[in-house]
This record gives sequence, structure tokens and C-alpha cells, in this order.
Amino acid sequence: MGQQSGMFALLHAAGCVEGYVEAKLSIIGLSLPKLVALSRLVEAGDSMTLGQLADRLSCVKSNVTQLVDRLEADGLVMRTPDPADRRSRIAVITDAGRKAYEQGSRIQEEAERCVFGLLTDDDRATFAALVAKLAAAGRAAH
Amino acid sequence: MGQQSGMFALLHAAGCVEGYVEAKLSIIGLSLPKLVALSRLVEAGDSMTLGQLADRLSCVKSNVTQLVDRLEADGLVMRTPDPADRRSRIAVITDAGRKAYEQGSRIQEEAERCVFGLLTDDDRATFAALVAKLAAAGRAAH
DNA sequence: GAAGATTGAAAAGTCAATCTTA
DNA sequence: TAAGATTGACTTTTCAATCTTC
Repeated sequence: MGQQSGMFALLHAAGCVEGYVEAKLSIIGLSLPKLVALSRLVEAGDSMTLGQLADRLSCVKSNVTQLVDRLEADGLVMRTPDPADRRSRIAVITDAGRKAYEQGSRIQEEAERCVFGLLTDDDRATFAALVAKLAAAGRAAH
Repeated sequence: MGQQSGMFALLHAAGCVEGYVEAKLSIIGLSLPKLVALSRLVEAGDSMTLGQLADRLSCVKSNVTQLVDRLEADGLVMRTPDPADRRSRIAVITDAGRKAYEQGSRIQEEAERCVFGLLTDDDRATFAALVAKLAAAGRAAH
């Protein structure tokens, strides 16, 4: 009993997988949110406005302010004024940030292979379809 | 691109479903962590030591201290001294807490039907098996 | 006034240190 | 000394209010 809930099973699996990847990333001092932020910066050519970063991370702007605070404290990102708009600030990835991104990406991919590698190709395809359906259902429900 | 990661798909689906249920629960002033804590108390016969609650919630004791602080502030739980051990404190669910639990459970089940109802019976069975496999893989990996 | 960013407060979680009792 | 709980510090997230600039 207590095990019949699809939602709790989903949340539990997500927590286990996330916990594993976070544990691996913590070895090099990264967290998943930090790695994702660095990834978005690299994808965009190493720099972006804080507001754009919030859009790309699908989160609220105050979250980015604080995430960039922590990344800046780690020396992985720097804030620069935006010459085009004095209200705006640009987050620029540093050399240390690019290095952390590369190591972190490798670790994340390796960890993911380690977890999802236990599924067959068929399982993975089925899983992707189901998870997409659930995400859509969650969003659609409002 | 960026969509080929099983982990991010899993995390995204979990976030969507959780967000939906949290939105529904917030109408009656509950959150998912609060509802789960109330459920554990009801299952155990309305009261439990804070340490036992931490075990049942699979979280750290300091988390329970603060969760019970919030539940107590909401009037859903009360702290009582443990006659058997003066170091220990017992969390007791209140009448308002039992009522919130009942309403919250109904809301959670209804929301879950709404999301998982979009899957076929086969889909649900497949999903349960996959999610269990992934959780096991995440735990096993350390 | 509206947009970009920050600040402050809150929820939820972790860890390390502390305090009281066993 | 070890166990039960709390406290303080930190991460991640949200929301509401504020400040500066457009």
C-alpha cells in the first residue's frame, strides 16, 4: 500500500536519478542547476542577458540573479554591463566556467548512460513517449 | 537538440505533474510535503515521534523539525512531550489536520486520475515497471 | 508606465554543530 | 558516549516589492 500512486513513483524515480547525477557532479563542485545554466551560456555563444537566461532556464528572474551570484562566487561566470541597455546585465562564462561545463557534461552523460543503460532500446523509446505524454498532461491540466 | 536526454525528460515530466498537484493542493493551503507528512501520521494512528516521521518521510531530522514547525503554525499538528523519553517529542495530528488530510488526499487522487487517466491501462503498467527500474538503477549506482 | 534586475521573505531540502537526556 | 531534536548556514525555487532605466 502507498505504492499504487503513479505520481509518487514518478517523483521517486526522478529523485533517485537526480540524486545520483548530483552526487557525481558534486565531486567537481557543480550542481545540476549550475551545469544547466553553464550549458545555456555555451549554447548561446558564451554570454547572455540575465533575462534571456531566465527564459532559457524556464524560471523566474530572481532565481537567475541568485544562481548567477553563486556561479560568480565560484568564478565560473562574470557579470558585465550591457552596452545596448543600461538596465541590463550580461552573464559571461569564464575559462574556469567553460572547463567546469566540459567536465560536468561528461560526468552527466556518463551517469545518464549508467542509469538509462539498464533499459533496452525498446524500453527507452517507450519511456520517452510516456514521459512526454505525462508532461503534456500535467501542463494541459493547467 | 537538448531533447535527447532521458534524465531531463524524466525531471521535466516529474516537475509538470508535481506542479499541477501542488497548484490544486494550494487551493486549500496545503503543499505536497505537508500532505505526505499528514498521511504518514494518519497511517500510524495520528501520532509519531519526530525521528520516526523523518524515517517514514525518508528525509533528515532537521527537515522534519522545520516541516512540523510549519504544520504547527498552520494548526494541523501539535508537538507533545514523549512520556517514555524526555529527549523525544511527539507530533500529533489535530482535528484541522485530519480534515486537511482528507480534503488533500481527495484532491491529490483526483488530480492524479486527471493526469494518469490519459494513459491506457497498458501504458500505466509499462510506466510503473520502467519507473521502478530507473529508481533502482539510480539507487544502485550509489 | 513598463522592462531589467535586485532584494527580502518564504518553502523545502541538505549538512554540521549543539543541547538535552539516556 | 550515543540518541533525539533543534539551530544555523547553504542551495534551489517562488512571489511581491523596489530601483533604475527605457
